[in-house]
Amino acid sequence: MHWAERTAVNLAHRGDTHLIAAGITPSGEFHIGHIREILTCDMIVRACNHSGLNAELLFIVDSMDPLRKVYSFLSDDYEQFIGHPLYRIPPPDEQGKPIFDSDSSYAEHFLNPFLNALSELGVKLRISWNHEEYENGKFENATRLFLDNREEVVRILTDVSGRPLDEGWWPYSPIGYDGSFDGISITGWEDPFVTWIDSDGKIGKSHIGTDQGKLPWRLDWPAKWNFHGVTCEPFGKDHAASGGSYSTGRLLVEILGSKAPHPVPYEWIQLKGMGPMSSSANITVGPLEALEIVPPEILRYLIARNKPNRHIEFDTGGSLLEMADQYERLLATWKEDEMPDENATDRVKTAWEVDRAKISLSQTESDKEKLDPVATNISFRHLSMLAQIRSNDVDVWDSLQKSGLLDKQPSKSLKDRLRRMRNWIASEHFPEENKIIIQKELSDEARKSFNQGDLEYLTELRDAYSNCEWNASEINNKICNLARKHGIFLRNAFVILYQIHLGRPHGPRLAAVLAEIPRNDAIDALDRAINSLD
RNA sequence: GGGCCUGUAGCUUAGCCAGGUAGAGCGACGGACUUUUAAUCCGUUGGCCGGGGGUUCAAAUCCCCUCAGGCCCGCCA
Repeated sequence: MHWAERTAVNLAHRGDTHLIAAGITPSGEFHIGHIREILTCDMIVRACNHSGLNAELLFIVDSMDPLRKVYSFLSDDYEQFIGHPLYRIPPPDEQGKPIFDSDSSYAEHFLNPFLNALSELGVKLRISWNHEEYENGKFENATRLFLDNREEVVRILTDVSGRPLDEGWWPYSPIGYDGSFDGISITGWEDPFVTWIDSDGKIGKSHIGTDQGKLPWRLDWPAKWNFHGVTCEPFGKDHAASGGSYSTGRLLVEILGSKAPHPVPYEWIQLKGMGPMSSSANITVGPLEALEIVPPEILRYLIARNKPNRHIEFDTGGSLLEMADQYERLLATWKEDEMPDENATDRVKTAWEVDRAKISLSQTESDKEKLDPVATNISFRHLSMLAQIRSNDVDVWDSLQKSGLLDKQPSKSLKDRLRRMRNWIASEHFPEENKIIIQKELSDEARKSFNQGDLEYLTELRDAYSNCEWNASEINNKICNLARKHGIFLRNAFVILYQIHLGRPHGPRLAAVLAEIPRNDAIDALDRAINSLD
């Protein structure tokens, strides 16, 4: 059984209606790790609904959280906003300076591109802006209960996390006159107000049913579970450590009279060769960057094929091609109605079911019955070649039509694929070994690939290049016919020509590549080879 | 110190929470095709399931111990 289905089975024991929640603080650029959180939720939601449960994905934007520090991508101007809730801070411009007259907030600035990415990934969700829930008084009851049970809260936090709290600690963080959570000392609790004094000695009070303050993180989380009715929540392994926020949260939520959601701890995504993702450090591949390179269904496949508790090495280089190949092969060879026969072992049957789930969960449209043939006919690898040798999109479509892979106009998803492929090829991530480099000189390696005996062949081919129609099939005819005529194994002829033109012993269909470059460049390359024999 | 995860073929891994003959893909090797080129098709190879012990008629799977690797424990997914 697939991990998402397994989770759905576990949830079925709790009830028929489920709210799967994801909570993310929009403190900076969103990255591929956040994609994992949301897609993990999304796949559980789909598995639930598929098995007859009623599930929904709730994306909680922790917009009430304060800015912790001036991150590396922000200018020093943000010093003044440290400790302020993210929804009240202006967004940064390209230099990282605050745009004071902007219509949107810091939180929205980072969230919006992420939402677009999720939309492309086919994720359907409901958004809850946490600061609005504070404004609307959704936290009032929980806050009251925590304040009334202050000793119990303190006991749980210190016992479970093992960290002592300050003497003057209260389960509440008011916002001061300067708009910041920092530097405030609580002086009392007079329902519905928390009274406090700031560092200048000025006193104030916050109404707990408003956004005049918030619950500290470890209390904020169970409060959200409680009023939203969260039944399942995936979270990073940092929260899963014993003494972490889940282990305190599951006890604290009992004070509120509800039950902790079913936990789904997940491992982090690492960039190949680099450390883990982090919003504050510079080692992020944003979801935008990932989505500008990787087709959405491949990104979904990456998440679907890996159980949450396995860490993922995200590699935007050569293994991306391999993963795409694997996905496409799985799709291409998949026969929905060919279940393993009854005599098959359970393992074989299970493997079949897991594969089916992987394919289904990788689709951007959850209820699609038939898979998009585009995804199965035109391989990622093939497209990587075409995109390199055909600079115009129209020529790519033309080529696909000629080779019978495309019988009508390209679909939007195919156009998107090509766009992403071009981005990838142009990026630093595209693997060197898959680059097609037209040779401007004769390499030593190439020189060794042929000898005096090939002179006539090369010479005649050179003339053929000059005279034939400059298209792929004509060029291919000349290469093959002349090779036969001169008694050269076709295989060898191609090795020689690949060396001369591309500087390596093999590559994509040579004639197609040559047809894309100016005829004279091809002739020049042969001339260099011929001259080297004199 | 506390805790989590992982260890299955050369590589990536499925199967483990419901114990019942170890499944893939890639690679390698062999073959077919021979206007044929990071191609396609067919086949072969390859695993004391990290190690030890226990439970069981039966263990990759459950329990205990152990070794190795990765990670978390202010905030972070």
